[in-house]
Amino acid sequence: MTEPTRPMRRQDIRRENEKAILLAAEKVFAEAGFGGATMQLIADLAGLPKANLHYYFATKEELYRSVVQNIFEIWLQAANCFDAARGPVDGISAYIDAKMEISRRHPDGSKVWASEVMHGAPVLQDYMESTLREWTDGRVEIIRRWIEEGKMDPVDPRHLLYMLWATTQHYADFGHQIETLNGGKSLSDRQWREAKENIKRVILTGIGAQPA
Amino acid sequence: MTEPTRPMRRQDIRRENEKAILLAAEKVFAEAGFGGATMQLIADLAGLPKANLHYYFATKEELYRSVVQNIFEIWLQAANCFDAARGPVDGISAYIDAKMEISRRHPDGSKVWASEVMHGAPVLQDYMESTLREWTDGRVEIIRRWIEEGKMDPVDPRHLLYMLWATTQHYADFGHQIETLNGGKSLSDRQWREAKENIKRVILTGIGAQPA
DNA sequence: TTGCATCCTGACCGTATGGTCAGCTTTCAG
DNA sequence: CTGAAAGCTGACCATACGGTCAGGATGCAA
Repeated sequence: MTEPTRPMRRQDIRRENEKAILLAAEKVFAEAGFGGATMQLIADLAGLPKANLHYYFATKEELYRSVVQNIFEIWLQAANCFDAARGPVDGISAYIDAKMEISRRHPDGSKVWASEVMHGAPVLQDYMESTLREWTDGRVEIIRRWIEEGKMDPVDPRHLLYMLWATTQHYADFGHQIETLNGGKSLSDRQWREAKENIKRVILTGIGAQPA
Repeated sequence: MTEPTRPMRRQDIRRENEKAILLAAEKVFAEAGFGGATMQLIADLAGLPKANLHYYFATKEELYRSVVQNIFEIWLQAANCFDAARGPVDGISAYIDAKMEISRRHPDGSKVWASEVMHGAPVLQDYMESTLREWTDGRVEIIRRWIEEGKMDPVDPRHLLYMLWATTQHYADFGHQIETLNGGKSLSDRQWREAKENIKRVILTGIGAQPA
């Protein structure tokens, strides 16, 4: 019995319900897109009556915004790997690992994020123009320094970042395609490890940063 | 006056209207997703009354299916580059060029395709299990042969393909993000060329196929 | 225990959307 | 020239969806 007794404190109720709604919403938005998602479906998945959703989130847009913001946080968090590193091998390896872990553990989030961007970022445009831009500029600077210090070949930092994003997120966003091509089965632990290793090897070798 | 005289032949009318509808649909589906797209919007963009859409395409699903199939054709066509090539440098270079050209000229199509796959390929599942699988297996075999012949390092062919798809399609699917990070301007000719060169260089070097 | 704020929800509403259809116009084969 | 087939469309319909609300249930501070 993991189910605790009924009486919950107010705080807990709020927290748990919001969490359940956000989780359900993430999944439904990922599977159906914003337009295809319905509050009823999200409510059912969260195990709550629809009207209760509107108690916590006034509108569909507000709920969506919360979901997308959550994802953006996670996305940015993976960034820290970069800063701690002393060179491209450490930094990029760690970043690839982190992003692949997100693709594996948070595929729905990744899809919602992809969808949001594909549709022109109607909700997150301001974040992209501020936070994301700053983050990117910072990393570009780091990569530039690595190049100057001769730690890697002179590759355009921006295109390198795009490549890292694309390659890692692909395993979440196009997970269904990958599964289909994998005989309908999701990737095993081993296959995920191989994926990571392949990406790291090709990119690190490709930018001339591999020690060997 | 490029506008020809009114009287059109039946055949032309049909062809032109279908083309206009398909084009409008591709754009609207790309911008709003299947659920968010409305027949009215597509009709307006195509310059036709809504009822006329239903004359050519019975349902929204049927229209969507046509759009997605069109895209899939283009997607597969880029494949030919692979077969003609005698080695990874030629083959992969040409494939990257072709796919980048698609990303640039057909971003809406790419987005619809991405959306379709992200949502679990409800319409194209059968194609993925037949045509796409066969195509992929064929290319995997080619890459394997290149490896055996010592023309490139032993990289997992599947993960290499995913990397090619991801990297090239990213420029269409996440074009809005890239534009935003590019100061709100779309990439110039020069930037597209640099993108291609960067990708080719990193990947070809990464798999040990660069002549130099 | 009491009073109040928070939490919950079935029933309801207005609107937007996919789809239909009767009847019109236009093309064209014979 | 004529009739039938193809093309076209305004008006209409049923439904599904986002959102509202009145009023009941519940936790909790005092």
